Amino acid sequence: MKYSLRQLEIFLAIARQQNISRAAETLHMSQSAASAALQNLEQSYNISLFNRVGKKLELNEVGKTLRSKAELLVSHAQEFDQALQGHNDIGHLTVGASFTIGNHLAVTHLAGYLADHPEAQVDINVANSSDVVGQVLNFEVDIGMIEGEIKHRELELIPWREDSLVVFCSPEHPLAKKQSLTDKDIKQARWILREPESGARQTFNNALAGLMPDLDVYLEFKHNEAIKKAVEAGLGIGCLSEIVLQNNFKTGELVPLKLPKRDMKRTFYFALPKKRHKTAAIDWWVEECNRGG
Amino acid sequence: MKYSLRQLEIFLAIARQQNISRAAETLHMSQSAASAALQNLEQSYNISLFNRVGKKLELNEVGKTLRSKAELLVSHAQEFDQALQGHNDIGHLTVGASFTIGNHLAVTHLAGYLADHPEAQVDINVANSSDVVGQVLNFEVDIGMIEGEIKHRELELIPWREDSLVVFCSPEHPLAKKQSLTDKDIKQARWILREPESGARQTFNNALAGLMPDLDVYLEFKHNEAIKKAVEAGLGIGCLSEIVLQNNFKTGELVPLKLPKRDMKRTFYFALPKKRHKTAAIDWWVEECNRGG
DNA sequence: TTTAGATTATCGGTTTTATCGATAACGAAC
DNA sequence: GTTCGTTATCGATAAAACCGATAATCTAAA
Repeated sequence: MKYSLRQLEIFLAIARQQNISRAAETLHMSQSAASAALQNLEQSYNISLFNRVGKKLELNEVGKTLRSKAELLVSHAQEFDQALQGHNDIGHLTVGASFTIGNHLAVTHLAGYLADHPEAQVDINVANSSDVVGQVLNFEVDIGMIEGEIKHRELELIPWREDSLVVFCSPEHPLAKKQSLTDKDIKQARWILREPESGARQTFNNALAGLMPDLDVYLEFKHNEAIKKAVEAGLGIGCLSEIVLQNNFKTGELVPLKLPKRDMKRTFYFALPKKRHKTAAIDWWVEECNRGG
Repeated sequence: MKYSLRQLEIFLAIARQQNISRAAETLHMSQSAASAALQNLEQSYNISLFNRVGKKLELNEVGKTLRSKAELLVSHAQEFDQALQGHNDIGHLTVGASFTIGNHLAVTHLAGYLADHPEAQVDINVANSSDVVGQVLNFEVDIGMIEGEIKHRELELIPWREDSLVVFCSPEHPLAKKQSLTDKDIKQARWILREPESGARQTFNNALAGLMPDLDVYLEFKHNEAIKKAVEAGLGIGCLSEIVLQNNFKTGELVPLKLPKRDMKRTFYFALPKKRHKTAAIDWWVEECNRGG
């Protein structure tokens, strides 16, 4: 065995950052040491892991293959470290979640999770769905929670729960009195929506596929709160997950609108790297999220 | 991560040998270094792995738990080492096999295995079934091939193939002319058998359960060949697996005897440590052995 | 009880390895 | 060409792994 776990950690950090200097920072070591460690690993086995194309460090084919194996091994090694430390598994976890899920669902489940594993340290990293997938594939988070169905060779999607988008407006809005919206209403309304990359917007686009070209998309925001505020101010009508709207409907600040025959259902997924080692913590998290709540 | 793979290797060697000095030998290092490494590991995590009862080093409860995890981890690490070396898996393997299986079946399968994996280095370690189980549980062999059904909490048995024991004598023996043996014949005969610990003998005992007290067990040997020679010389009649006798029946040196209503069937098993990491090599071996042959 | 044999722990010293800071080399962008 | 950001290299230092010798400890036989 001509390598050390330390070398693998360094290799993986470099693979993640695609940059030796920054990798060294995350490991709290000097750049020269990181560089030397990587060279050492490569020389011991007479292989090269990266394409040094000028500035950029990119994993080559060999590197890609070895990286996922190394990630697996280091993950095992860390689990063993925990076993050595007595606590069989404390439950440390890093979750990547899309905006909607992260801010509304993940936080409530976090409470339940921490109740079961008081020692655990959980990071919830909120970003849009496609960034979350990136983090998952780059091993920056242990598990992702996303909205869209994103296909990727290295990604495993586990269906979690159903969700529905709801169209809504302020109580003062002219449409607020209507039982349900006609296609004409839809075309005439001013829409305030999430950005096109978001999961919610993609579901919206699919549901209104035929009408899309005629829609008046008045404003686009990256955050649900901004959309709610804008709609509340009467700037237009919005469409968001029922999850983020429930409270506002209850208090009457906002009112739901019905769109007959438009299916706005979608599925939330867990996203894991294929053949990732499943930590106990990961299992616990999935279990917690599947608990009625 | 306050441990190194090297420390784990040393820990595992010591666990296997129950003796630091001998463990150091197998690792080609000094006794003092091995001792220091173990102490280091224990001190870094403030745990003790062994009961130092005078001379004997015995794994304590913590040690036992950690050992199997460490064995798993090191096994992974070695696989990764192979991946680094380019050959995704050469197929190195250490097989523990009982006498009968090892000398007759394993060697023929070895040929097939090596044909598929020319780079592989395979050790076949022949011992009696219970010793093989010990080796498996002690991680001294990657996979065991045994005859008896041995139960153990940490052992996984995978049925492999059926086998039958056959009673036989020399062509000159008085019984050679009989179509089949009566209970009287069985009691009057001089038996030449394997030792009581052997798988063959245990099957024999079971089959003749009622008659055992009345049997005349004239000679016991640990090796099939010795029994065949003795029977050939007319010293008595024997009972061995059909596998080791086929050739002798063909040439007429020995002749089979029929025992009506006595079931001498048994099953051969693969034996693995439960939750052992299944190397590609292990899978290949099992596959090879299941091939028609 | 003493003693011989075997085993483990400890000590000082040597070699190897990891890491650092400084600096050189390199490529990209202006 | 100059500058900026990045990686490789160099000499030096601190940490560690390891060795041989020796002391301490235990077992079992005399």
